[in-house]
Amino acid sequence: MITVRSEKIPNGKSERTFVDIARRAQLVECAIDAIAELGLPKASLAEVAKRAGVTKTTIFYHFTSREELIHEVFASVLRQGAEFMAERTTSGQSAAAELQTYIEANVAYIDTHRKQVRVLTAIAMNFTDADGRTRLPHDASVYGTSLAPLQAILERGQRAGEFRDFSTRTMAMTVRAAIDVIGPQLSVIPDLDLDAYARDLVSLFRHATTQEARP
Amino acid sequence: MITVRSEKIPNGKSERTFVDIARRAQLVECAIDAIAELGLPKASLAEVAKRAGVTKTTIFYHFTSREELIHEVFASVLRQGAEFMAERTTSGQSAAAELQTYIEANVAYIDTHRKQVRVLTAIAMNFTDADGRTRLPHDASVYGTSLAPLQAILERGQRAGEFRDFSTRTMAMTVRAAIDVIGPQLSVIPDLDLDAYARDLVSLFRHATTQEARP
Amino acid sequence: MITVRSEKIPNGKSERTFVDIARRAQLVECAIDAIAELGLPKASLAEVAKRAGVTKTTIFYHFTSREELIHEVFASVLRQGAEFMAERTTSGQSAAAELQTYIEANVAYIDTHRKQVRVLTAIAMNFTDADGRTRLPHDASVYGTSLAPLQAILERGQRAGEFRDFSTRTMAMTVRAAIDVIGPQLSVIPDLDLDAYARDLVSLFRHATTQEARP
Amino acid sequence: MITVRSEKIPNGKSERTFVDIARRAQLVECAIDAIAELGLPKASLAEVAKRAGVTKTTIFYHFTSREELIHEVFASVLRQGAEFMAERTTSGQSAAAELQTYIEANVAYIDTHRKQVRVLTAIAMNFTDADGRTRLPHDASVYGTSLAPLQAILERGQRAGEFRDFSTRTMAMTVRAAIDVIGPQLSVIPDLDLDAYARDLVSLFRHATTQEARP
DNA sequence: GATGAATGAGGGTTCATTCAT
DNA sequence: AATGAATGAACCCTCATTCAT
Repeated sequence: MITVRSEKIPNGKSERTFVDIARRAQLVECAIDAIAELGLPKASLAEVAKRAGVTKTTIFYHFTSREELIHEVFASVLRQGAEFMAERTTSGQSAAAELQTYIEANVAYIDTHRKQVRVLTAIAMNFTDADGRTRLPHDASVYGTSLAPLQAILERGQRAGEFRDFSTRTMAMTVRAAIDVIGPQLSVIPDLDLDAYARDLVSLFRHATTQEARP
Repeated sequence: MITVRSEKIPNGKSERTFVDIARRAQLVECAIDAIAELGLPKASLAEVAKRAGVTKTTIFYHFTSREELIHEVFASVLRQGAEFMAERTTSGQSAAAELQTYIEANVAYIDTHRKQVRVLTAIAMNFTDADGRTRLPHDASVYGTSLAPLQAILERGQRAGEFRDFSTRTMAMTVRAAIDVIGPQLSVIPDLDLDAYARDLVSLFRHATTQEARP
Repeated sequence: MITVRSEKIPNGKSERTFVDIARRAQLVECAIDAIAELGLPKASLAEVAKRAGVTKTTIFYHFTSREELIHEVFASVLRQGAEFMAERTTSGQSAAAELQTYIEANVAYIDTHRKQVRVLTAIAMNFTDADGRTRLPHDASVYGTSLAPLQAILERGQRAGEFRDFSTRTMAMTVRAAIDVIGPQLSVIPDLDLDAYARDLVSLFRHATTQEARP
Repeated sequence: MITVRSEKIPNGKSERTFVDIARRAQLVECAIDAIAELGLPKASLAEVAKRAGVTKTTIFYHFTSREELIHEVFASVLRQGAEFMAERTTSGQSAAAELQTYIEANVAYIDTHRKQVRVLTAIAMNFTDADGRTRLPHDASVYGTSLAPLQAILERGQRAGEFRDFSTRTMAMTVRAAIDVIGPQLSVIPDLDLDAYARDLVSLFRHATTQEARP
């Protein structure tokens, strides 16, 4: 639906130039700032252009439309997020340990990427139509991490006998919700201690997932 | 900043007439529909007016600005939500039972007031500025029920020895998050069984709050 | 396809006001001037608005889009043209006399309505797509007078024995072409004597239509 | 006003290279297609460039402006048209025969060069200003054949006694008009039989030009 | 109590054009 | 001989808002 570039490409090799790539990146970065600060609707092309020290038209040289720019913003943030996560995801642990890692890594991400989180939710919200269906090409679940990997951890824990019996979907949703709520809550409680919060969550979900009766 | 227009009420009478009140209510209702269906940014005054079968200017007779209308929408939905909650909140129970009631009532509200939930989040999102601080007069926490009452339940449970030791704030945030996430998740999983979800949550938080070791 | 008015009309009676009608007429008139002078593509809304001493937005209050304005321009000119013709069309004459009247009336119209003729052709041209098919709601043939009435005259003349045998369609096309060519030719020959031209045409087509051999 | 860029030709050589000439021709050809399909206003440089598999800027290497390109398009089509005509113009005939040839050749041209005809009229229309005066360097009369040669035939016929007495200018205009109208009419009547039309015209103008009374 | 008419600011987008490479 | 990158002007159109009635 969104074709990447309508002009140029006279010869077959439509590789992007260094400068082009740099500009695109810069524009995406400025768009991220604008969206984070003003919200998606007020992040006009004029605003983005101003921040980039560039004319509105220049944006159209690098992106076919505002929508393409925003899609790129979304994809870009998602990409960065995935990298961040990949780095701190360890394997070969117990499910419980893995769940702990998951929670800690995610909270850490939010702590250090508040701008990105704002952007993600802003875009996800505004690209949803009447019946709630998303018009975004990517999984709208924040940080690109849908519930699937989390649910996988939980299921493995259940199979291994580490975890008690519960709905893995509900548990996964709750874990993610407890993480994602940080963004909005930071507005209300600016001095929220995220390290403590992470510790609390780990403990909370250890109790929630494990067998209660122990000899 | 937002004056509730006392000066504009005509011919000296300081009270609003019946018609006036009715029209305001109708306009608010139409605005709710528009926002729920189209999102806040696309819910223009033209759109609201059309739905109300009224001219754009008429809105300005009843509200001083678009912003006031939206504030009223927000307050109105909050008011309704509070009523709903008040009706199904019982007292004189154990903390555990009260927590269960809280969860069930809240999920039920979301289940039966999806439109309102959409409106609330839509407004909350778009009325947040750069540093996340809300520009809304009311507590943005959905349904007007901030964390306070929930936290009160949890503390009572701890004092009564029903609940184990944990951060009541973190627990309260997680409970609310697990509830509030339903709205967004309904977009992704439209056939989500909310009764089951409520049951799962009750169980989940019973495990999370109570002592694990039992004789 | 083009709905007339999207806003207002809260109550059923969507009658236009006096002022509204007047403004619409004025705007149409200014549009006619602009198109005649600058051609359709350069007759921007800004240009029309300037001529009307009004803001661009005002045009949108009276017309839903530029396209609607132009359609109205087209229709308006056509209407005026039809009136003009109706006034000088006599009946109960011989076919030959009627043909003469037709030619004279048409040439007179062009002579006195050069602006309108320019507008008509300008719009007709630019609202034609690749395969030549018109996207206009009305018959694009100038002055709304398609070939039909002309052809009717010619057929009557043939049936009455006044005219010789010929293709009425070709003859009709030629008559109209000889008339319509005046517009373009006026550019090349500004001092073209239209009275003389009309007389010449009448003579030309008398020879072309009537039997050549006479006793 | 429009200099044919002698100064911009690089490295001193005053002649255009082969490649240069070829590209110009190609660009003109693509412009012709674009104008024929989309009309002059929508035949943007971007569009032409795309069709030529070239960048917009390349066009500016070969032409100083869009206007120059279009002038060249116009001239080119005219040139081709003149060649076509030159080939089928015979001499040493009676004026009547020559008129017949003229009509037949012109109709044949239109029949086989509809694209070109579209382009010619499209350009002629849009390059005309307020008072109708053309801003084109060449005679706007289609196919470069102004009325002059046609009028010459008619005058010769009158001098030779073949033709009756009539205004040669009016007659010439009518002949051309009847020919030129084919283009527009083809839009309305796509299955117009041009051979028949040519035959009809020949007959029509034989009657119109010759003495009516014969022994 | 409500409307009709108008507006200024700003939205995204396309255009022909330029300049350095 | 051609392109990549950028631009200013203009495009149509929508917005919330005002003022007289």
